[in-house]
Amino acid sequence: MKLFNSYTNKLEKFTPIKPGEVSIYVCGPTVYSYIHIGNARPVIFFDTVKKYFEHIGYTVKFVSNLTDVDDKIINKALALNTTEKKLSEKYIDAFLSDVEKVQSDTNYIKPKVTDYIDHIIEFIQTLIDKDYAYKKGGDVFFRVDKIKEYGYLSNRNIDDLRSGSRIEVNTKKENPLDFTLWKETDVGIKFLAPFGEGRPGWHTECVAMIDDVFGGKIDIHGGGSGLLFPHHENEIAQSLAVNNHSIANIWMHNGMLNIDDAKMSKSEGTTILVKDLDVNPNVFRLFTLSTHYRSPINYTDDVLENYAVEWEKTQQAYKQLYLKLDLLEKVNETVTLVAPFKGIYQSFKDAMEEDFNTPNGITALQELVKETNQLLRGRHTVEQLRSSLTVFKAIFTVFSLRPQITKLTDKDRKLHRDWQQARTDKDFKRADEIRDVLQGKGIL
RNA sequence: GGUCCCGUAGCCAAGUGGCUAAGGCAAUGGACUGCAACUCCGUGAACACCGGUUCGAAUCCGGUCGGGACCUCCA
Repeated sequence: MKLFNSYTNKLEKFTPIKPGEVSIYVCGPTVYSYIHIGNARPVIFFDTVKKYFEHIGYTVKFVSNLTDVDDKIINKALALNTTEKKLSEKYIDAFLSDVEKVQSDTNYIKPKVTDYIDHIIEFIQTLIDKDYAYKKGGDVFFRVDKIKEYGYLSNRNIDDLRSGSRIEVNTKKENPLDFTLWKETDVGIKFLAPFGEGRPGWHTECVAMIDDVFGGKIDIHGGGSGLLFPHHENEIAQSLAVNNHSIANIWMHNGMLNIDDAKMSKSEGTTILVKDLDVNPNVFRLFTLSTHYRSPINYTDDVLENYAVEWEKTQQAYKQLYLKLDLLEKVNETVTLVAPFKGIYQSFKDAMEEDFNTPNGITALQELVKETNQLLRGRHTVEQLRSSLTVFKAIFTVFSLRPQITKLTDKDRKLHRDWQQARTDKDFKRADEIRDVLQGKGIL
């Protein structure tokens, strides 16, 4: 398998640290509000990564954090006269229900900042002890100058950053690029640390969590390309300081999602929340996977309509295939894949192993639909039908697509025979009546 | 101002130096069909523009035009 590594900007052969296992960490949401469909892109993409690795036999340890301590949470809790805990719990529930809505797994490891305060404090203390961090009043900052590699991930040099910076100069900092590890505070939730009462900055949590949950360097660190700088750059700086490694062998970043060719904007009212999304989840997933994960993707009604048609067609073929086998009571037979389905399955895997080229994976699915329809129209063997079904199931599992099918009872099988008989007898009135029943049950 | 990305048919989208540039949707012409729905076969249509490197460029380099992102704790 080849993966594009954002750290080296190269396509690299993937070799897991432990054979047969993959460790993945993806930056999760700050739970102060509902997520929008742009946030859903990394959710769906990395869920697909996980499912593909599992499909080809790996054990995947998948971790994604929940940031439940943050200025936005504190400010909103104050404004609504509630507690940070209540607020974040509400949006954690909302987040997980949105993740489920887009048919992604929620059974992964979800560390929260509030459960990691001790680790974070310990981590910051180590940075101070090693002189990579310094105190100014009750605040603690990271000393960026000490890291020679700073800027390597995001391809920037420190001089450019400094001259082009629009950051308002924080006079407490030795260097404008230094970032906050701990912030002294007198409002909202706060914690007691040896260096003062306050709350942690955002950039330390992921490093501390990865350290604790995985206990060392991991295979893949993922997130949106918006996190490349400064968040991931800062994570690496801290990890180099404390652990002398850059956290992950492979860094993967997904591109942004636009709506009608423009970035989603709260002020323009163009944001679409996942909870408000009125699109079949299968269609939304197909859409999301229809563009390579590193490219930007554009959400428009026309494009979604396109994938709605695509999904209907796919589901239709699968349904016909399933029905045919179910009528023969051969749904559960296992079979060795025959042509052309063996080749289609191979194309699918080849696409996925080439830096998760899901658009080409979808092309394999389209080919499967076409071959299956041809098969159903003409002469075919159970072996061929079974092969098709097996490949369908594999692709559906990896892409997490869930077609609606109705499994037949013996009664249904009889009803279907009666329908065919009535048609043979040209008793169209009766045939149509039975057809209505079968359609009502979702069988046809 | 600094850094970077992108521009393939009406739409979506692969391909990143070498056969006649995948695939899908839409369009159009056939076929199948008791009626529906579904489906199958065929057809046309594309590398933003200009220059360069090369035996050979959608692919590499330079420029022009157009779109976008980051430099603000926005995936």
